[in-house]
Amino acid sequence: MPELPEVEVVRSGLEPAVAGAAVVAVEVLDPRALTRHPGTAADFEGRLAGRAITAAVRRGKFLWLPLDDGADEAIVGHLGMSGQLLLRSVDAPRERHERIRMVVDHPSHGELAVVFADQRTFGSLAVDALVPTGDGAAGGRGSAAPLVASQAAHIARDPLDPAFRPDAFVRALARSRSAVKRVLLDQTVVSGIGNIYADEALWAARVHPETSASAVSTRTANRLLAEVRAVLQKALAEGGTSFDAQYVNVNGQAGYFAHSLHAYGRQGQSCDRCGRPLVREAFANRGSHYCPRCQRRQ
DNA sequence: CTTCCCCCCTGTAAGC
DNA sequence: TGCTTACAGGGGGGAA
Repeated sequence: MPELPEVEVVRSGLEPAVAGAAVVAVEVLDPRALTRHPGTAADFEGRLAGRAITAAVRRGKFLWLPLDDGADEAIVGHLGMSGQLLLRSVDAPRERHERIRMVVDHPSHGELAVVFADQRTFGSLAVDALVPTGDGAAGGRGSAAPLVASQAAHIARDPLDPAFRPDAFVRALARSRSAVKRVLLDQTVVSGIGNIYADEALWAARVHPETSASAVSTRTANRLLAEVRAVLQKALAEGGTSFDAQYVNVNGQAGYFAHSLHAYGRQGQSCDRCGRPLVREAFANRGSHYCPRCQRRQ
């Protein structure tokens, strides 16, 4: 469920607490939270002890915390479906689905616990190498360094990244033989979009999710991209979308964007534009929510 | 190469 | 009432 706006809320909340802080203790409570870490839990703990964090960086739905000792390494994280990164006092009780706890010492804030909790365990943390970006631009939001966590290097930049290439997005649509919604969800074409914001952007742009990507005109593709940016920015300003207790910011608080949804989860309710009932259709092991009147299949 | 399906997992809710 | 089943979905691996 966390998509770009939710992960950015987490990144910006983490940044002031961890940038400049040193890792003083790491506790892995569930090794399933390290599925993307190449070593053991003990290896993860050992690699982090005593190291300083310099920033909190995000590209798409990936987050990483660069480590400051010239080794070009970072703690890389993905929240998956239900991952949370929470800031707690060091004596705070365990979270319900706590998987990893890192205690950091910040020069002005003192000691804080960074807790990774994850109900469905699709998320994970890892110690990862930082590699140069292909285009020389900053790796993501939160750092000017032209470095990206290797586990996030294969995904495209996200639509809020100043180095994002709209022309490449438009070309990828034209080349694809898939449905337009599939391309929106393809993180190697454009990152940060999940099922919620794909449906919202398609509704706003009046594009049917099953429209063949190659049938989308350049003009429509640019309108769709503009709607993607608009919905991501609005959701970010409202603190993200929360349907259940799974998405929260670093203080455990829910966002408000669920009140602003026009399509996602609104099957059976009337379209905010034309009044006709919205529908939900099976789509790639998920669901698509759209207005059959406003979003005609091309 | 591109595209597609299925699996990983847990809590909630619907169905019998 | 209580059990079983379906569903939600990000990403990756492997099959077609």
